[in-house]
Amino acid sequence: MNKNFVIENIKDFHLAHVLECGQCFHFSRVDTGLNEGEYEYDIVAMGRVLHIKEEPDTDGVRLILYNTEKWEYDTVWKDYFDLDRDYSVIKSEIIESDPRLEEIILENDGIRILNQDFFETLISFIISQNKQIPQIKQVVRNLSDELGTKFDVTMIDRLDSEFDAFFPTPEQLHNASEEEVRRSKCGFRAPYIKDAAEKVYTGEITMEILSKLDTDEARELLMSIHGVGEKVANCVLLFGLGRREAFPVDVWMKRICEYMYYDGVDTPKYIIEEDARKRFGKYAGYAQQYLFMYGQKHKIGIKR
DNA sequence: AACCAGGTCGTGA
DNA sequence: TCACGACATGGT
Repeated sequence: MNKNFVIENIKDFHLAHVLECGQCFHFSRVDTGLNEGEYEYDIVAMGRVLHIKEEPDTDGVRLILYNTEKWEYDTVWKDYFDLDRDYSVIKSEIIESDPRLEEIILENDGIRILNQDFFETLISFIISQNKQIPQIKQVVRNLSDELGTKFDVTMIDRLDSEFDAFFPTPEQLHNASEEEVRRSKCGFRAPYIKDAAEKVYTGEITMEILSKLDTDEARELLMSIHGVGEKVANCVLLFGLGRREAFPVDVWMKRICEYMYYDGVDTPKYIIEEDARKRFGKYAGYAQQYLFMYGQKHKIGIKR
């Protein structure tokens, strides 16, 4: 009765890099009973629960989407994982802009920029400020457990999944008090989350409105939310609105770019962003993600 | 025990 | 404009 959907020989895809490069937070790794070269995760996204496994294939990788029908893959997961896009073109364009990225891309190959839900992306990156990735994941999970809709048992493929609720909708966050939001351990971000939820719930800021604006106008509108600055707005543009030219500059990107492009000299974030967008053009967002993962892995420019 | 974390806000020069 | 401390919470 449980039907799995299998895709074979996918190129430029590695599940661990896709999920663990800091673009999404509502997932967990399954690490029991795996053979060499296999990766398995539970993902809560797009109002669904996905149990997924990657295995080596003859040419690329094979993905097994457990308990998934073809229509569900066609209408949801294919776009979510950005599988219609040819990353060989993207990679060679980035390498042409800066040959030093070749080694970095090779080391972090298989990254895809996910096409995530706009509202979840917005709230998740508001949470992300001044927090480490494991803590962001914890708050996202707390918010979902406390305020989101519980899964129907028929939606869950594995009984021992650590999740049991979807990310809250704008309406659910609108209905929650600031105190209730605060129980998720989001701390001083609670009023920020409330303001974002309110603006989306009332229709002042929606994906439909944002998608009609150019990237700079959309960023301005996003920044009218209390608690959304340049960086969070750029993450929402890149991960939640498909604006691949966005180049979020956080402490990591600042360190990496200063190291690579400014001879280690302290440089304002807006200069770094401006130069990167000139250098990488419409591929800036992808370049940013390879660089971010590289910087995290090697702790580029970190003291201590 | 201080100090830091995929930042942003409010304040004072 | 620009520097700087405050802001919850949890981990070294």
